[in-house]
Amino acid sequence: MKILAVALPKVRICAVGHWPADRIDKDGFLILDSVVQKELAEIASLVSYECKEQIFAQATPAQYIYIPHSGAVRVAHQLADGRNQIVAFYMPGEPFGLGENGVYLNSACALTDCLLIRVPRAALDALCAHEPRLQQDCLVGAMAQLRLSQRHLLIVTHQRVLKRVADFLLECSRQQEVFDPARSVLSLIMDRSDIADYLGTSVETISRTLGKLEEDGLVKRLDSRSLWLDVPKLTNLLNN
Amino acid sequence: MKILAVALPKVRICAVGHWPADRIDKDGFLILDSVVQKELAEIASLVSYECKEQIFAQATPAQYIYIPHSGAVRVAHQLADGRNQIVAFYMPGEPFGLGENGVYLNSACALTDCLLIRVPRAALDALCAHEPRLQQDCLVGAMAQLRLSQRHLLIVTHQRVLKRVADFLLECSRQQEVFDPARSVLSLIMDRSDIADYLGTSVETISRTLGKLEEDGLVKRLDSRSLWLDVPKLTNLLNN
DNA sequence: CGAAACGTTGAAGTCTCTCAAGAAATGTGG
DNA sequence: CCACATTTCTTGAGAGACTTCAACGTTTCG
Repeated sequence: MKILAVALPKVRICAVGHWPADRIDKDGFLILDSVVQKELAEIASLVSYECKEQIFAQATPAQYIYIPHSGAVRVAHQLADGRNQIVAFYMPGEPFGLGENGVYLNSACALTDCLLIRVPRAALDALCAHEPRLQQDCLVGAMAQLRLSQRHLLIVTHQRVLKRVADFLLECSRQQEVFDPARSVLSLIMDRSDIADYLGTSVETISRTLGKLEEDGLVKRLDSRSLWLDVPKLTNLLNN
Repeated sequence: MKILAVALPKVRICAVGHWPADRIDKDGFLILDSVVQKELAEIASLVSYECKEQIFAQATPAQYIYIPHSGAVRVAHQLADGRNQIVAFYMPGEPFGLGENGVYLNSACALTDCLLIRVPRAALDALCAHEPRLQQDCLVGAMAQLRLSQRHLLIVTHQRVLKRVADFLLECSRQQEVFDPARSVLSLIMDRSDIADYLGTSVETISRTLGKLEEDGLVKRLDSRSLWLDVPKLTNLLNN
C-alpha cells in the first residue's frame, strides 16, 4: 500500500439506477455538491494497492470507508471451517468497508492494481452530521448495497450450478466497464477460484459448467478471461 | 387487511447491536426523539393483517415502509422459474419494504396475525429531509439490514444442508422473542416449507436433516414448532 | 528455460432432489 | 366433542448433480 501525495481526484460514486436522474452525470456517477466535494477532499486520501494485496482484514478495526477510483476489489468473509465466501466485487465508484461494533466484517483484497479513495469513518460521520445531503447519499448508497446483496443471494441459491453461472455472467454483463455489448464479450476481472468462492461451488465445477455452456452454444471461451455470451439464451436458461 | 382507527402506538425500532448504547432503551429498542415520534405518528398508520395474508406483492408500487409492532412477517422473491426464495423474516421493530424504481423488489406475507406500523415512503423522505437524526437512524437501519443479508448469504452458501440448518437454528436462537435460554428451547415462527425456501433446499431435506441432528443429540423436536437446542454442539458443528 | 500458478478433464463417492406414500396435526361442520 | 377433510410433517427409494482427489495441459513470471 502507498499513500499518494497528490491532489485528491474528484470523488465519484457509482449511481446508475439508484439516484434520481437529475443527480447523475453523463457517466452514471453521482453529482456531489462542490462544497461537499471539497470537504471530502480534506478528510480523504488517495491510496494505491498492488494486485493481490490485502486492503483490510476481517475483525480488525474498521477505520476507513473505501471508494475505488480505478481497478477492482474483492471482499470476502472467512468462516471458522476454512471456507472463504466472496461477498461482493467492487468496481470504481462503489464504496465498501462495512463494519460492525468498530471492526470490519469481511476482508478486502485488490483484484488488480488499483487506486482507492480512503475516507476515515469518524470524519465521514462528522461530516454527514452537518451535511444532510451527503448523509442522504450514504443512505441511498447503503440501500443500493442491500439490493446487490439480495441479488447475490438469489444467484447463489439457484440449485443447479448451471443457473448460478448463467445468472452470474448476466450480472457481470450489466457492468459497462467489463462488457462490450457490440461484440457481446465479457472480460472477467476475477479468476476461476474467485468465481467459485462467489457462487459457493468448486473451481472444477466452474470449469466444467463453462464447458457445458459452451457445448450448448450459450458462451464461448475466447481465452480464460474473455467470454462471448449469448445473452438472450442465457436469460432464457433462467426461466426453466 | 384492516386499518385500525386508534392512536398510533410508539414506533419501536429494533436496535440491539447496531446503535450506540446511549440511544437504546432497556428492551433493546431505539430511543426516538419525542418530536420525531410525534411527527411519525402524523404520517403513519396502524394496520392489521391476518395469518397468511399478503402485505404487498413484488413489482407493485412501493408506497409504504412497514415496521412490525407485533407478529412476524416473511419477505420473499419469486423468480421466473417458479422458485420462491425467502429473503428475510421480520420480527417486531425490524423495518421492511425495500423498493427499486418505485416498485417493491419482493413480496411480503404475514406469518402470524400481526399489527404493522405503515409509513408512506414519500412522507418519510420528506420528514427525513428536515430531521437529520431520523435520517441517520434510517442509514444505520439500512446498514443493519445489509449485515443481515450478508449473514443470510453465509448461511445459505454452506455446502451441506446440515450446516445450513445448524447455522439457521443458531441465528434464530439469537432472537430473544423466540428463544428461551433457560430451557434452551426455540419456538419456530415458520413452517418447514418456509425454512426450506429460506435455506434454498426442499422440505423433505429439512425434515431429514432435523432427524439427523436429533439422532446426534444436537436438537430435540418437542413438537414441530419447538426445538430444544444444544447450542455449543451446534456451534461446534460449524467449525468442521 | 523452468517453476509456479491457473485451468481443464476424469472417476468415484456422497449428498440432495424428486416422486411417492404414510403419519401427525389442524381445522371444520355436524 | 367427534368424524372427516386438509394441511403439514416425516420417511423411503431411485436418479442425478456436485465434491473431492488426482492428473494433465496451459499460461505467467522470474
